Amino acid sequence: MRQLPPLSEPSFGFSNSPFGECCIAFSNDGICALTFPETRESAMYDLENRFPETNFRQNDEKVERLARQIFEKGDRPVLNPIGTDFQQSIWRALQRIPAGKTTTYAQIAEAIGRPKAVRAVGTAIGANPIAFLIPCHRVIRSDGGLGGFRWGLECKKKMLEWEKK
DNA sequence: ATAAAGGCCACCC
DNA sequence: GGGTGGCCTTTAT
Repeated sequence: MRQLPPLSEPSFGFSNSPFGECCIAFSNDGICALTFPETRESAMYDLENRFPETNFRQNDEKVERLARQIFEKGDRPVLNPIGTDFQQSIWRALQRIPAGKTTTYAQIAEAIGRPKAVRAVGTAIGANPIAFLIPCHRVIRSDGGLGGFRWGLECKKKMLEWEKK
């Protein structure tokens, strides 16, 4: 994965959220990861994997503050998702889905002008580094099925329920 | 370079 | 309901 400019002042931490404990990683350039891992170890392994060379300092206090802004106040902090052009275009498209609505993998493929790339769209959505804020949970299958979710289908369901009001 | 693996879809049975 | 073939990107050989 591409990560040319090194992150400045990289930090990470944990906090509760309406969907279980979350891990947020950020730098002066914005949030680069938001996950809902099974365990803290797996979250840190993920970070290590996505950002080798990067030394995140733990700062739970700041992350808890961030989480309150995101999940209670509904703020939208600056995002810094790192990925290929294809992935970026998809992640941008995801951010145009209004809360409380859903769309399908096929419609996203259509929206970015690559109607045949549905399969690849699914994989790119699965690679979304910033769950919830880049609302990949709002994408379901054309046949009405829920589709997949990196952090567990229960979590996806909860998010959709939560946004329904 | 190439293979294998995906959060899919349309189409068949 | 379940299985198949096609489609396209990424990652790991």
